[in-house]
Amino acid sequence: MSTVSALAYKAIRALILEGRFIPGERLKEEELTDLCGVSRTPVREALRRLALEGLVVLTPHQGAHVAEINEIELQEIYALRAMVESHAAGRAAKRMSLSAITRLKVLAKQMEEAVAQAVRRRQTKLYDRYTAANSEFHRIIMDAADSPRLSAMATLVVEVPLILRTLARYSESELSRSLHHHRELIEAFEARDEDWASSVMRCHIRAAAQAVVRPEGDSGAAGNDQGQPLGLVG
Amino acid sequence: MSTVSALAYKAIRALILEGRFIPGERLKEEELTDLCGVSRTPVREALRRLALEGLVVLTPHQGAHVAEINEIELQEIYALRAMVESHAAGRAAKRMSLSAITRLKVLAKQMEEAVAQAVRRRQTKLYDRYTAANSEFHRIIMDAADSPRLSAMATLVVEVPLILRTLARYSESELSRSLHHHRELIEAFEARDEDWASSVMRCHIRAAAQAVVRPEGDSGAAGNDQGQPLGLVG
DNA sequence: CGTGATATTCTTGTATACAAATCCTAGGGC
DNA sequence: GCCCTAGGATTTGTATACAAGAATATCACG
Repeated sequence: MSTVSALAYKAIRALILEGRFIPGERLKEEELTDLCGVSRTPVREALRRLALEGLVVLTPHQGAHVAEINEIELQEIYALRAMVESHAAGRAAKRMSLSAITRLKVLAKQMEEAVAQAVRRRQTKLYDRYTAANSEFHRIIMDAADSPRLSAMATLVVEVPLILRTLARYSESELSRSLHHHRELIEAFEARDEDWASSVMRCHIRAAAQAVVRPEGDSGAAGNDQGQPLGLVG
Repeated sequence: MSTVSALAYKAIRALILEGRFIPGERLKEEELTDLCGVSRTPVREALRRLALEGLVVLTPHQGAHVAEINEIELQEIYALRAMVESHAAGRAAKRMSLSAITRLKVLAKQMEEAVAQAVRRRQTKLYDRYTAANSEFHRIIMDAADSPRLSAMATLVVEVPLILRTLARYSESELSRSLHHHRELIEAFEARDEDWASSVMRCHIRAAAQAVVRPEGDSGAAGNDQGQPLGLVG
């Protein structure tokens, strides 16, 4: 993609993921033209691409709308994500470089510290630091899988849930489990054990799905946590 | 997509799948403009879409080329296809309508007859009838899975192998097995057994992968077939 | 006052004109 | 004779103008 068109794509995508446009909202080309500072041509290209990635819905002669997803679709998306990412983890186990594994360890530690800090300060919301580290963690694994088509599949199911901007509510025990999953994944990679890595990733995603779909007030898990649940965007 | 743009998409896609453009070949926008009878704008939209679907490769300021895939990528694609289509079969088992199942039976019978006829006439090439029925068979299952995102994933891995126009060489025993898979799938659907349907589909795709990657002259399987291998496009 | 048809307006879809970048070729220098 | 540079030609990228379809508002009629 050329410069301006790619810029428009990133800009519009960011606007949607930041919540500047809510699900179902109409995206008028001229409006985006003003916001991005480019002409309609690259805006249209960007919208077409976002449509194929599932973030927006195009209706002929009726324009673009931010995709809407209900709870059922969200569950379906998480099932697909478990499928895709566990496959990726399996491939990654055989291919991941030692430096990538080292990076995963750094990120795992960062996430652990972010959680520890949040617990210590009795925060109800995790820092973006956690989210950023978590995103990079998953991206490194997908990159290590070294399959452009698998990556393409991943974008179909990784980004769409973000438009909901749901504050997934992890209980302390769930967060702890998630952190353990990260460590176990790294061990599986070091052991070059495809099946192990794949299985852990599947658990990891399925567990996340549980935290995401739970209604706002529910404190979750077995209910034997003593603290308030910690929020986590994504 | 609007009329003209969608037309251009279908036209270019058809040209690639029919082999009018070989893998690696440059696709000049103006040339496609002439072939499709539309202006550059819809041609460009079509190319962008085909790029996201994996049929063409876009390089900024250097235009579009028909995608090239090597044997390793082909194996990877079939692995992904097994993943996606087996998942679809599992979902379909719980959702497929009785009329869809009836249609599958008709198609299975058509394929059986096509093979029987080819064997009887000692043809080395199966009719398009088989290919058409097989495509519809798989499409019905994907539709029954009722997941737009899963369908999107499928297009990423179902169509790309077709650009190679490889004449997959099925031996008679392999064809027989394939036909049995179809029957077994239908039984699994009637039993509403997710896991069974999923497993059969995985076998079905993995077996197909073996037939596709085998070099031209090899007659394949255990070598205990008496006839010439039958060709099958796709 | 409500309903329906029609006209206007707005938005998207398509074509074309212009700008920028790449590729190819020709010419000169080493 | 070969390589490097510079210019032109070709092609892609972007902007804008025009066409067509959809939504809305207005007005007439029941």
